[in-house]
Amino acid sequence: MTANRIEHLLNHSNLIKCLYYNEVLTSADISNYTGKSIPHTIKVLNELIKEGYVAEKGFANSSGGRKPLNYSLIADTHYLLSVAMNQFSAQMVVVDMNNNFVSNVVRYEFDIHLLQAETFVAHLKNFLENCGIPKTNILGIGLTMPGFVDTEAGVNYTFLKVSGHTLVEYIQQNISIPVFLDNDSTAIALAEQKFGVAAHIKNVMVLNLGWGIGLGMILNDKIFRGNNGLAGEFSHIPLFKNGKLCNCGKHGCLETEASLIAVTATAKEGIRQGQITSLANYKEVDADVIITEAIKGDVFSVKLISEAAYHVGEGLAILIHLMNPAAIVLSGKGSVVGKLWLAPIQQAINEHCIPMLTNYTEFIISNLNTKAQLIGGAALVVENFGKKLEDKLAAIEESAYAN
Amino acid sequence: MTANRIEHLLNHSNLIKCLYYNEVLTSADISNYTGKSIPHTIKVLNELIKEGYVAEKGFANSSGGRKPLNYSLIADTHYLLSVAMNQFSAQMVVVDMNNNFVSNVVRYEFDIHLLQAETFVAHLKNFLENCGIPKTNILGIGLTMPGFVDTEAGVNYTFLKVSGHTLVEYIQQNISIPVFLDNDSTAIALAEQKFGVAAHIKNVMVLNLGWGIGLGMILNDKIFRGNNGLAGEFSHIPLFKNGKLCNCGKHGCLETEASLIAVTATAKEGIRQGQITSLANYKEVDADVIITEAIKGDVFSVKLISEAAYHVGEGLAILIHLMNPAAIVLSGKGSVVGKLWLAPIQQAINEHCIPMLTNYTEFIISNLNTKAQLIGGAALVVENFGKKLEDKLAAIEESAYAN
DNA sequence: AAAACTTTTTAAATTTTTTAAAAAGAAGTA
DNA sequence: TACTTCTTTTTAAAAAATTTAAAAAGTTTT
Repeated sequence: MTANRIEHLLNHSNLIKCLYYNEVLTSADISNYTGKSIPHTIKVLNELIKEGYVAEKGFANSSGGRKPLNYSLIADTHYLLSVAMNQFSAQMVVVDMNNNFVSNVVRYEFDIHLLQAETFVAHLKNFLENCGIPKTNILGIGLTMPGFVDTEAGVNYTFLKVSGHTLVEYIQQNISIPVFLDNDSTAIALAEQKFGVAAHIKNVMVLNLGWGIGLGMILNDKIFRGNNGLAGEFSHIPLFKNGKLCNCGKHGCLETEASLIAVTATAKEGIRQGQITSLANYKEVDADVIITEAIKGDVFSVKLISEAAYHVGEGLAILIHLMNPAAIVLSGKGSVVGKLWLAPIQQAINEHCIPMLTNYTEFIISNLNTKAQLIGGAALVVENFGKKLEDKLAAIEESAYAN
Repeated sequence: MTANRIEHLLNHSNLIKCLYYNEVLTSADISNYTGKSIPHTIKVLNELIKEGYVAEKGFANSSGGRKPLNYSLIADTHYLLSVAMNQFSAQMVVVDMNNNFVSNVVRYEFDIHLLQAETFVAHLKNFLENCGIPKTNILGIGLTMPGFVDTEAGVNYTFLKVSGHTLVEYIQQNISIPVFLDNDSTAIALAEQKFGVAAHIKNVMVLNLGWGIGLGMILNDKIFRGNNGLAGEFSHIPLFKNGKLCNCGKHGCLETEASLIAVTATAKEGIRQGQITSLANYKEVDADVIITEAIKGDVFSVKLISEAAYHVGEGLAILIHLMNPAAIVLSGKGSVVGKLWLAPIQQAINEHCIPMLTNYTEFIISNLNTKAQLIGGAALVVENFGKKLEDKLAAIEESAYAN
């Protein structure tokens, strides 16, 4: 039944996608985006208007001629649930078909290493009961989290492992809503591509500056996941001969010198050794504190961030040599102090990159701030409009019958 | 005129391509490859048979049912010219529509740093006059060479620069055959994908073990070129703090430790210092000599290759983290001693890679040997069958009219 | 108010795919 | 060996989808 009602939505998923990503478009825009002819596009639009999914939205400007009709998705026909997890918490929010947040953003805290799937599902159920949106109107859940994620298989090899089932299966069975799983950095890259500064750039590297240093790659306008969904492990490229043991088990990973975790450790060591710094005034020093003090101008804090950024730059130099991207986007939680990173990164690039290559690569600081991952999680569901979502809906319905 | 005669060939370029790459296929195979229905495929095939491009080639086996007809391209309707350049020479050969070499492979020697476009064109003309194939039957030239190549622009930023024109324009104007330019390593990757061990693998890294260490990347079944055609600069990723100046102007590039040039330098230094090695018996030590002696078992030579290979492995560890490829192919001139490279590379990978990732990546040694680049050059022309070749043919015809 | 330019709509033509039936071969069975 | 059954390919006809081209309708500029 559900599957039937939204048949049209999923059959014309490409059209729906571009409307979701662009809010309002003319028939010509849509035709351009989907690669179908304008007559055909208009025919489908009119069907979708009749079904109640699309509405005309006045006229767009014309460069001298009949003004074209604008079209947009009707916001409240369906909803998406985005769950953005990091090492210490998960944020949840309901998003409508115009990419607006229509519930409170609720945060659940935990240590991801200890988090059980059962507990997580309880959080999820709790959120669904209190978010104010009827569950049957939620088309899918976009779950994005750190770790080695195989999107196809629906498994996170690092966290939230469930025995006997894939993580996605487990949640779907308990919540009865289709679930799509992806890596946090991939989600951020998707958000930047669809709604952020990476829009319309064909080859972009999106850095997720957070506890680690995540990477989402957009190659030829598509998220690149590698052969098993494990591509983009930027954090653990072996770059240093420093002997520092990384939590991945190897030595000398980029992360051992450049992540906020490494920065925090160095800060604590510095304070212990009597460094003159405003950080000494804090009882507990963490990444947030260092960022705060760096913004205020604390010399030691700035130096710490700069050193980390320089090391990130060393890694980026390699990335530029290999990928020749048009742009590198600084996103994720750490990007709120994007400018602090920029100079040392540029410095490292200048020292380690062939000029021919750097000339073509631009650095951009994200404007999505902390919302990037949540936006990306909703977009992840939209990306799967079409056959994949249809299959999941059918499977869930079938298992409901069986019970 | 020319353009008209081969209209059908270019209109159905996808079908032609898969026949070129596979020699014989059934209609079902082709339908599968092109994504068109079987009736449509058969219709087009019959047209092409009428035009004289395609022939039926007996029957294929069936697992219990009517045997399907085999189809293949008629070999001598047209030809492709492949020019494979390295630092010291260019090889040229004419290839027919079944990927057979139908002329002698002719080598012209030079120092690429000193080579002038004028000289090169003279070599090309000389070859064309003596190859035994009428020029009008040659559909295109695939020119593949080292350096920073922008395929779209038709320019090599490093070698064979022509003032006032792009390199491709210059050659086309003098030879009146469409020219397609690409990087040597990209050509090798293309050859491995279409005719070699990388066939049917979705994400592969193809290493060109030669004077430098080139890289061609196949991502999602497509050659990846980056934003300006400069992707895959594996040779110059900044990996070492060794202070060694690279010919690119930077310090510590992978090439400074891992290329055959670096190996040769180390060998000479070792001999000077009185190392016990059969290399000492040679008047002039070069890469070929070291490879030869390594095969024979000279301990010093093996050690030299092993050390270089280990460093290549360090670079590959980074590549695996970033790209999560299904396979890494060792190709290029150096791959004839592929097994010599394998153990030390594996060693480096084991030390520097997260096991989760290495589990999914297989190492394969090429079987195309020294022919890879030539095959790739011809394939480069075939890849451009369709609009691009059509446009070039039209432009050349037009300029012929103008004169 | 006419001319120039745009976009939308409609209708016709074309292409492509689907469906169904016929043909051809292989394997099992009596 | 002859016959049946099962597969798979090929052919032909019907249906669906898409593209193309031209007409219609509206805006802006002159």
